[in-house]
Amino acid sequence: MSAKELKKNNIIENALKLFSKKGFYNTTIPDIAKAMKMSVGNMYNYFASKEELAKYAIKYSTNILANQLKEINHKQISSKEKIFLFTKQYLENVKNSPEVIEYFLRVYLSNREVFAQGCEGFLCVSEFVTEVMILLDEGAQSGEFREQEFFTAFSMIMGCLGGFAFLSGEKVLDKDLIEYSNSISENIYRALKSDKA
Amino acid sequence: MSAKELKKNNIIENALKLFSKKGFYNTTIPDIAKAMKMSVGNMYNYFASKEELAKYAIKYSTNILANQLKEINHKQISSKEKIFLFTKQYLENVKNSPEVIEYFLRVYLSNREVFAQGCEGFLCVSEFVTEVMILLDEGAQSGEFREQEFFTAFSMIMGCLGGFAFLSGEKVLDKDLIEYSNSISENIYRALKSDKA
Amino acid sequence: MSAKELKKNNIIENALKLFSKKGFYNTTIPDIAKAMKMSVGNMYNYFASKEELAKYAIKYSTNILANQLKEINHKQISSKEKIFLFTKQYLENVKNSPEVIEYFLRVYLSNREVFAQGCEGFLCVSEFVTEVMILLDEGAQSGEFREQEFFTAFSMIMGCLGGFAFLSGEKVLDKDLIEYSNSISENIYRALKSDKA
Amino acid sequence: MSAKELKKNNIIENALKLFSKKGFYNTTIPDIAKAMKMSVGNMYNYFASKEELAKYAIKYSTNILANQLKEINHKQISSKEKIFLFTKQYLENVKNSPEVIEYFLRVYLSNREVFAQGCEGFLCVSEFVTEVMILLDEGAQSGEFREQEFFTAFSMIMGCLGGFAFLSGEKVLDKDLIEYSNSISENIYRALKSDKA
DNA sequence: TATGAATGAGAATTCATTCAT
DNA sequence: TATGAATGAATTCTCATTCAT
Repeated sequence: MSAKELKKNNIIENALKLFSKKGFYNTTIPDIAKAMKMSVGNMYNYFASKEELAKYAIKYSTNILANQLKEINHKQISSKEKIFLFTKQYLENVKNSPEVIEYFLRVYLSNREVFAQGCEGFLCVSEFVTEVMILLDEGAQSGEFREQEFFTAFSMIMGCLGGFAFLSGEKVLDKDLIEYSNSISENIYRALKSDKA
Repeated sequence: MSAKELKKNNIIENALKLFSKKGFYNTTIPDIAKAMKMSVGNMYNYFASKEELAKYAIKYSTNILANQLKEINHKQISSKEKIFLFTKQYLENVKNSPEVIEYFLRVYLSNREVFAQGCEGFLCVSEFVTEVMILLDEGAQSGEFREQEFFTAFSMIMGCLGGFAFLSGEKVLDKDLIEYSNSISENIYRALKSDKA
Repeated sequence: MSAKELKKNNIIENALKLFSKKGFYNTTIPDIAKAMKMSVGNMYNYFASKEELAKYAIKYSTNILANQLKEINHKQISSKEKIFLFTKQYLENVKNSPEVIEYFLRVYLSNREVFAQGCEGFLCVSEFVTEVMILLDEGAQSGEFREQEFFTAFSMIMGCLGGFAFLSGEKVLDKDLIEYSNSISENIYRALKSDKA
Repeated sequence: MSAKELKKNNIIENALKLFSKKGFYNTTIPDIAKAMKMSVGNMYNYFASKEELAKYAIKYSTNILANQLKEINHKQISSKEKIFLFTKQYLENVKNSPEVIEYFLRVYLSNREVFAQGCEGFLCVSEFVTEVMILLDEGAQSGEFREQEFFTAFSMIMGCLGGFAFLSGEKVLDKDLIEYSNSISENIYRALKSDKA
């Protein structure tokens, strides 16, 4: 990876943190530049606009999630175990790299106008969506999961996890995040599993 | 209700629509004034600031949801039926009054800074949260639902519904929203129900 | 004329002076606001953009020239006298209201990109062009002027006058502008007149 | 000519094209560097500033015109024929090397501030002005032209030609440029010629 | 109550120029 | 000579809020 590529990634990481903490519109380019100890003008040598940076950031953060899930999908374990593993992983992200999850929830989902051009459909998050699809398809094929439409299952899994991430951000939970892992997995698994499983 | 109160409500409804469609930061006071056919200055006779208006709007829209759920909670039906009814109702909202749901998802959840002072905890949405609590408590007491912590159940229900509302907004669903009602209810119910139920 | 209209005109006049003196790109909105003793933001309550202001300015200044020439055209005098009168008038403008002429020469003619949308063809200067056309047509019909294509005659008249206005701006002339009036008129008239005249 | 001199000329030619097409302020040093397939920094090894480059460009383009006119002046033909020849030559330039003419009209004449220091008076275009002077003086001495002040005659010739070049740039002419050559020459010649001629 | 002109701080973005390599 | 990352001041435009009427 070239020095320029490395710096681009570095900017993305800083932007990710700031965007997720303060929101897209409350994060200014000078904010990001300051975090980078870089001049404002130089930022534009790396990204043509704040929007472009936001689009790179969603791809970057989604890739992290996609890779984690892909690794889980590759394991020789039951779909139930995959659900439990992914849930745990997700909550650990919320705990340790909250910006990755929060960016998705608070920036990507809420600022459609920013991602309208260039991220149509699921274009910028497709790698992750694909892995969820694989998880669900394999579960259904093995008979572990009920047959159901993708979107209802998808919104169950991600809504459940995303909703909990929000609660965590609201600081209303009294226990450590990870302790909720089994309960949440259980909810998701029960919703998905076939009656014979 | 006084004439002033009526006008306030009218402003809130217009603001709700604009905020949910364009986001908090892309909706200007002149935008809202224009929708109201009212002068900018006069707006400030009703609300002290844009933020205050946003806070009134979250209370207003949450009340609609709370009242709907309260009515369902009062019915003499099983908890399962309540889940199915609420889900249907929610999806009908998404279809017919999208601003109520979208405001919650795209403005309230994503712009923490706006609601930081005055809506701490669940202050501005407490009526609705309370009704969900009642739904869950009664289900647990009757033995229909498993015992589980409130927050895991809450985030499952609302995440599931909210997630689907997002998908609907993304225009990726090919069927009419209402047709998904049973599948979604089924997922939620299965996640909640006790093994004996 | 409403107070707002009056103020708009006042802004146009100030902009005209600044644009013509310093050029379009070296005149900033704060410059114009300062000349108006008005805040920058308020400027935008009158004109949506710097470009829009520049377009209003060309119409405003062209109208002045058009009205002067129209008055001359209405007189019951020979075409030769009209040429002499118009030339004198034009040079008096250069001397007393240089911004009107300079704006045309230094802003309108040179910054095509600014006037590209909205002033296509001669849209923003058509009233003046029309009067020149009338002057030439009537001279040709009365037999005073040779028959010739409009554009060759037009560019001769306006090039001759505009060129001299430039020289005046360059401060290379040693006599008072008005003293050149007859020589210039003579040149223009000789170029136009028919051999029998 | 040294390799460095050659490259300088090459830069000037590219700058001439870009400046005349997009204007001085809309042409950036990176634009010119890109056209040269050269780095931005290296540009500054050849020209100390954008303004200096613009000054070299006016000298370069004026020299082209000056040399053309000088050659015509050296011919053993009547002044009338010289006028006709120069006009034709000028229009051919407009057609085939528009940048040379447009640079003069759209950059040099309109951005006084750029050429203020270093091109005072006619310093940067003096070679060309001198040749026009020679053309006029010889015509007057031979009795072909009327006696008249240099500046009135100069603005007639160059205004007439420049004005037509502008019209050509505006794309309002329906015939090929060269076809207007005789009419324009005729206008200029009639304006200048003595009554006995 | 109602109007809308006025304010001014702050946003994103641009670009001539420099300089370490 | 050549590169292109880095600087930072400057520019246009926006908008919540105020206030005289």
